[in-house]
Amino acid sequence: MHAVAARAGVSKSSVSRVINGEPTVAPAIREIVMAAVAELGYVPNGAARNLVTQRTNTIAIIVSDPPAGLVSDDPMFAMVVRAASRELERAGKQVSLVLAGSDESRLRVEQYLAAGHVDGAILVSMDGADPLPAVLSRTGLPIVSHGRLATPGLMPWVDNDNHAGATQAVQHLLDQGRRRIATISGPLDMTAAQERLAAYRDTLKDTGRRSIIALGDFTRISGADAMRQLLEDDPEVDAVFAANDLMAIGALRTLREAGRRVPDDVAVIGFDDIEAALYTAPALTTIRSPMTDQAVHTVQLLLTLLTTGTATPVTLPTELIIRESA
Amino acid sequence: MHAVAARAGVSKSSVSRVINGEPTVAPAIREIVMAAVAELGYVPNGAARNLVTQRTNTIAIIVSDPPAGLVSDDPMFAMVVRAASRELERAGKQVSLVLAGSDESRLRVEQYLAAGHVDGAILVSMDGADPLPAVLSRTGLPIVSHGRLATPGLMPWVDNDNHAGATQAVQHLLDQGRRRIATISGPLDMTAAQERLAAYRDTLKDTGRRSIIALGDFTRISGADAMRQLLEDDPEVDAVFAANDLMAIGALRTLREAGRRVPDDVAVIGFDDIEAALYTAPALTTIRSPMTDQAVHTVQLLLTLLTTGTATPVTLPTELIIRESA
DNA sequence: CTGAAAGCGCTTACAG
DNA sequence: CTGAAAGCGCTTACAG
Repeated sequence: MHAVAARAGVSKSSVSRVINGEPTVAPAIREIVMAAVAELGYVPNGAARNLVTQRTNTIAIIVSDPPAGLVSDDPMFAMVVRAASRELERAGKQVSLVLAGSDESRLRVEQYLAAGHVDGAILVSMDGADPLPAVLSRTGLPIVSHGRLATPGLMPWVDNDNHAGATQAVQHLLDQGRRRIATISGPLDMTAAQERLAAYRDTLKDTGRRSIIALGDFTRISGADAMRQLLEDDPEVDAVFAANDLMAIGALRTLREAGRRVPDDVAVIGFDDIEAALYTAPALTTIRSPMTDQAVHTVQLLLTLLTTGTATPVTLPTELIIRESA
Repeated sequence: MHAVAARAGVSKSSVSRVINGEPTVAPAIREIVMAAVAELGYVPNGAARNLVTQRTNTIAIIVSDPPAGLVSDDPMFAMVVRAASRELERAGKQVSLVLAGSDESRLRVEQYLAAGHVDGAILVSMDGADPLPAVLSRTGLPIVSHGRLATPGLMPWVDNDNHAGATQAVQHLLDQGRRRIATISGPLDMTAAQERLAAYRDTLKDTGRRSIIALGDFTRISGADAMRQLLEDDPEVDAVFAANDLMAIGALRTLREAGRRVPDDVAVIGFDDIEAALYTAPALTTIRSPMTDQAVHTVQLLLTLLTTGTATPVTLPTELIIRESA
């Protein structure tokens, strides 16, 4: 910067003003400074800027993923990170990706935010037992959650309407005349899994049917295992609502191995509408949750929070996608 | 920091020394400073540190993804980002995720690196036409590529042995006595696609068979389309080597729709061994590329480059995984 | 082993 | 509209 100022024959103040596009600078000076910047290939030092402005133009995307890597194996993870990155980029923000699974990494994340490395943060897929949201909300930084948190009031969030979506799914199975409708639930410390399971129960209860529940953890393998157990518990089961597509894919494999035809013997419906749902055999009927929209809304919620200091939760609608499996 | 020094009754120099764990500090002073830090909940400001040390402890993961999002829809993307993040975290580095697709974003990335925001960078899935590697290597920062670059000599890289892997795949089809072996290639501006195609050609040539090639872009849908074209071009085709699993999954769908049995009528083999390969019907025979290992090696290559100033390319072996489809 | 001082590279009132 | 000066919050020779 010193070199640029010398080259242009002006003060560093003027160089700074030109670079930051301040209107109060004479066109002649602007020209000569721009020329010097171009010639010298000058790029302002980020750390110095951050220090003096007390802002970093960086947003953290914090993914709470256990060591086993449950979350980040999910295509939802990639979609959310990608969509959020895009949207943040459009807003001129840099993205700092932070994986937080273990206890040490939680402390590390806390320190990272406290050190002022970012202007705000987006929390992705926190389970209800995770202490991170509470800890981070105490930093006073603007933070929003992608997905509703178990503890209310900590921060604004964006989520899809899990209850409505799951209701659509189960209702579709009922409409088909299915008699014994089971569900494969997600991990119950996650609000999405809780809400989808509650909707399943509520919808069945109205028809006098009993609930048939197996527990999964949102992975393919857990869906396959849960389906095996379901078949054992009730060989007459003729429909399954899996709380996400990955588990539905696992369930399809088990049904194939067990010689059950889908949808003839057993109807299967998932949740999320990931791309893979189009490529199963038979193609998966599912509930579309607007993931990309959700990520976009999450970013916008954060930007609102950053500028206005307040923001209210957002719930997005779901849609039933009928394919071959139910 | 000022407050901590005052509280502890020592100079800021001593506070700094304690925080940075320098050995040359009296135990008594260390104690009292630690206490003050704890009481005040002090966390050093990152920007100030970065400014004075000229280091950021941050590594950029730069993903070159066209606006359509080809790369980031691939489960490989998530695996690489996750494995690299983990490894970087273990080394005490922060991760800055940068998506670079368009021309403007390329400029933005260049400026970002030039501004000194990161100590080094990892480039992921660059296609051969991408000018980014050349541009970035001119910054003089330590940069490594995950995947061999089309332009040699720009920077060290880590890749799996694409030629050997593809040879294994085609050889397996030959061993089965397949007569008309086609391939679905990836986009030819990517070195991985080039190498896999070259191996396919080389291996077939030795047996006097002719090549039957359709072009895809590493997505499921392109695999489905390519398979359709292959069937049209040569209805007698009895085996297909898809250059990645996603395209193989697409091909399976087309074959099912066309009423061809796999592997009876047509054998299908993929490349990558993503988790989804275990859940196709029939389960996908494929070549395992050690993705996680590769990411780990990429990070270690960068760390080597950072500390020693030099590093040499790494090639990792592949493995044939036989399942049901071939 | 400790402290006073300089300085990292910017931005921003302030005076002109 | 422009420049000199102060200051952002740290680290690091340097002297003691």
